[in-house]
Amino acid sequence: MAGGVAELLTGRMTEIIDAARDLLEAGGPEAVTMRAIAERLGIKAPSLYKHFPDKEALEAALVAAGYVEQAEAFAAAGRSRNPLAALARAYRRWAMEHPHLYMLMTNRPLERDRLPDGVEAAAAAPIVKACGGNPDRARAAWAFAHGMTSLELANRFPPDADLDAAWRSGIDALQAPHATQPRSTT
Amino acid sequence: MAGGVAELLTGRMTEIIDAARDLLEAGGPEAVTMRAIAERLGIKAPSLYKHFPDKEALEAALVAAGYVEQAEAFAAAGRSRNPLAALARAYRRWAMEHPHLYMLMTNRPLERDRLPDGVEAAAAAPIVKACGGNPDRARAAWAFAHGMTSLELANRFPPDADLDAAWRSGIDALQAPHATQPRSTT
DNA sequence: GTCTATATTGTGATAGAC
DNA sequence: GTCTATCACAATATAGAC
Repeated sequence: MAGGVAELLTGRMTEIIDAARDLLEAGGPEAVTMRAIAERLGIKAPSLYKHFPDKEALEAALVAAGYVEQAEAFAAAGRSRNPLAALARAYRRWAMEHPHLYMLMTNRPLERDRLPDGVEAAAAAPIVKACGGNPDRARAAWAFAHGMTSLELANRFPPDADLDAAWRSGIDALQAPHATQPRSTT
Repeated sequence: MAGGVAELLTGRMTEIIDAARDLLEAGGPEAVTMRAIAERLGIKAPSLYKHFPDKEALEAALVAAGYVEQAEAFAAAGRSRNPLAALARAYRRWAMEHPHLYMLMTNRPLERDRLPDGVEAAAAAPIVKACGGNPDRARAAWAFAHGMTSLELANRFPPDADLDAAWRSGIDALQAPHATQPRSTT
């Protein structure tokens, strides 16, 4: 997809996306129906098709908006004094504030064609930088953050687990100085 | 849920679960309909309700079977010479062999009531042991493995990413000797 | 334990008037 | 850009015969 995202959306389109987003966070993915979106805007479902060709396009715009927003939050955290810890906090916080959108963004295959150019790289850049430019370590750190977040949202940790301590443990390990090409015994 | 799982299932029930599982892996969650399950067994959909009260119960049994199987794979890996690396391999492999079931097991809130007793603990035990008994580090390692797996299954890594290297990087960091947590003086 | 027949509900989407 | 009216379809689930 070429260009940014804001200049491609009419005001009505952003209203529709916002309505879909409210429904998503309030009632999960199955609450996001064309009827419900329309009702929330005080119109009828068929009118939505004047703004989006189909539901898939609407969902893609929803996910894209999430990525843009997330990238902004990460960029701010990346300018902190302890970038990796700040990024971890920002990552977790953003997901907890938009749990269903986070799940929608991460749990299904990413359709890169429908994402504005550069957004994916913009979200990743602060993490790579915080990992000293090592892309493998950056992916490991990203996976750790996503794993913690995803398992927390899915209620997979036991009720008495100290998640703050688990986050600290992982961050401590991942930001420890590491050799250039460590080989693990396979 | 009390007791194991096998002794609670009639032969016909396991046939139904197997059919559901085949459909799941072949076509994703939306391919698992009562009609499709029945058709695969050569019967009609309403007959399924003689074996399971509703679709939710059938899905719960499907997920439970996955956990039992996963726990067995992890137990075997935990007996290896390098348990953490072996567990990582076993974790990734199991998920890649049953991607949709893995997603079904991890991406929705876990209903512990419908899971056989001890299965969750059985799957976790080898990881805790491989982390020297530190539960925070074990949760971090689990989150890392789940994050890598989930992001890979969702096609979220760039096409040129070296995932083996990312796995190594994370495992190396997480199994490095770590100081006692700042808060615990024991 | 399986069948036929059907109820009920909900979905995305289109046609065409205004 | 919105409406009314409607299509086409698929889903879970139940009733009752055999």
